[in-house]
Amino acid sequence: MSVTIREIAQQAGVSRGTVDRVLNGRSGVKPEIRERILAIADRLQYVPNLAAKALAYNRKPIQIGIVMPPKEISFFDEIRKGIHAAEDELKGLGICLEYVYINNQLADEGARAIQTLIANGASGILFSAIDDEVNRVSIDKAIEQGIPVVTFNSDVENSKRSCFVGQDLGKSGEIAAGLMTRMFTGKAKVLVIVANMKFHAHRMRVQYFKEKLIQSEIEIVDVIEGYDRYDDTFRKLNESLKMYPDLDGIYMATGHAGACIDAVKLAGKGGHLRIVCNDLMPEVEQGLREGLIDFTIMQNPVQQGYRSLRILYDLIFNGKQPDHEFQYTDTSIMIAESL
Amino acid sequence: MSVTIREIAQQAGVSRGTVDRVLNGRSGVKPEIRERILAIADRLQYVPNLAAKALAYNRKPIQIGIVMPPKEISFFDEIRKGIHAAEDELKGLGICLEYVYINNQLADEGARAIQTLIANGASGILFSAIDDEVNRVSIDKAIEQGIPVVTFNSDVENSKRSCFVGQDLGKSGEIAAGLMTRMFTGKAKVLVIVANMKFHAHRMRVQYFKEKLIQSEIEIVDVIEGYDRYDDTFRKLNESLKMYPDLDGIYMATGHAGACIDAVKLAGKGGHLRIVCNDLMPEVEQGLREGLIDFTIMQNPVQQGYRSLRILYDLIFNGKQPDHEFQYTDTSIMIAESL
DNA sequence: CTGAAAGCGCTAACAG
DNA sequence: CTGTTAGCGCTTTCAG
Repeated sequence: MSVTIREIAQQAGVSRGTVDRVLNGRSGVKPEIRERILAIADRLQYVPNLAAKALAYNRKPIQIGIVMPPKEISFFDEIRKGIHAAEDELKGLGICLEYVYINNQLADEGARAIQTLIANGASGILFSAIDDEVNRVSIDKAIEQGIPVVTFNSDVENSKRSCFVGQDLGKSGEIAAGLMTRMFTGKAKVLVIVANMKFHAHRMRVQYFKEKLIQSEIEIVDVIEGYDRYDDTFRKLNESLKMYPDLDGIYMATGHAGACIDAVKLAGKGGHLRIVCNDLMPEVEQGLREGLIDFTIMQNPVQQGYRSLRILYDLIFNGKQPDHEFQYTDTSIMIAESL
Repeated sequence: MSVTIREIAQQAGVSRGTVDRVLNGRSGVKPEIRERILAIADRLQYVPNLAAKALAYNRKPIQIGIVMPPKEISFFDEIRKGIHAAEDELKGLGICLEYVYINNQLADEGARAIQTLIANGASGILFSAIDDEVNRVSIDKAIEQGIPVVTFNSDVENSKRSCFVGQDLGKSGEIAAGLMTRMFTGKAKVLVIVANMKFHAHRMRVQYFKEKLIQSEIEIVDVIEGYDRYDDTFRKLNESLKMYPDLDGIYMATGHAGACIDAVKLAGKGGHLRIVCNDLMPEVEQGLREGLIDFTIMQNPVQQGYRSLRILYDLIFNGKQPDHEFQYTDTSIMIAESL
């Protein structure tokens, strides 16, 4: 049987209430007694009992706020799946979730959501929105009030959030490069497509992709921006395909592949060009099935959702700090046969 | 606030004890009352409170037995890591684990372990040992006594285990084939190495590998068995490399790659031959780093450990049957850049 | 500043 | 066959 609060109380010659106060950092205990209790807890290697704690919290469940893009953004469905999985495991363990859907491109919506959640009594927040000064300030304010924030999928850098759960963008770019080198034995020309080089994620991927290819015989002929708009992407890629008729491969640093696929098909290059992609949106899945896309690099969104909620729970409930500021989810590779 | 056992008792006009009996399938309740309670619970959508249940079980924690190969088999370290991760989350939730290490090639050790565990009062068992009649019988006997068994990593087929958690072997073979087709544009000759075609796992991988390559221009020149012994593998592969000087690639359906790597190096083929491998034993990691191995196909052992314990817990504690008899872990692909 | 006691929802042992 | 009751370990009033 493991050690309880009651044993500590006995050994310290105080009541359980006092021990509770000390162990949970509540004020109002004579420093001398506090020290004594801490020492005993330490010596006995006290570990609070999760079930008991959760049960007691059932009177006033801990509220966790979740700020993320609306349901229409299908990419987040997977993340939500992961959150639900964690929620399922934590059901009846003294928490309740409150979702706030925001337009994650509008900075102040995120900031406002945080404030609302705090006003509603949230004890912790999961946050995914644009990396903007307004959000940074809002997060830091939450932290100062003792409300931990975990960012997921897209980070708000240099904010005081407990940690970020998401993809290792550098690795993602390097893997793309690695895949290219496996497909081409000698010289080759590849094109890179991003949504916008202003996006931190895409910039990072491209940067590491390039760096990794310096020592190789693979030449990057161009980096084009499609702004994740079908028309722009289609038109620009068409031009590029004409401009570089001897192109060997394409790296799509963005997950939106619909227009690319169509352009490649139109040019009659389907199956000839080697294509590496990101994520698993429906178009990408289709592209893999048709043999148009060779590889896609995953950021494991389900894991992102699951881990972020678990981490926040452990933090609030067990006071367990995440072991690293950056919690990277697996960067795995898929091919058609993986589907 | 969610519905409790007490409300059900009130509505049914009985005591909480009776409700508990019914809800937990214990005998000794008049059928008529049982029906009534069940109906009410159903109507109210009763969900038992995990924390309360776990806390009550703290008096007499539920014992879960774990039968697996000894610590010397390093492959299982990863699986154990996953089990520990799950254990960590379930700490204080009313369970205690008991490990039994066995030689998983000796059938009766597994069977005996099951019996010992049951005698010691285990309420559920995680099992990983050779697929043998003795084990099948022993598992089925446990099930008949109401003690659920979950097999992991290597299945005992057609036993009454609740489910198997491990790799989708067919997919693993198909992915290997898919990778080959991505590396070779035209005709190519590849060699397959297994430990033993008597191993179900290796037979399956090879079978699906072959089937997937039928429509391709890739020819499988031979399948050699190395029995996971360094000497045998090294010698046989040496011969093959001489016999097929124009070989293009190798598929190692086994995870033991040390001898293969050495033979390839000796033949001066390092970097020329395209190699696809399984798992991430130290030799494989080294091979990837040196650029000798192109791809390795993972079965996510950590996930295997984690999921099997979680599933068993949910089964025992929440009565939640696994949604499928085969719980496949991700079959992901790694390259050097993934490390 | 500290102690006492009630209660979170469920289980199990003991009466009846 | 069914009701009663004493916990499981922790939090949180309410007194003092």
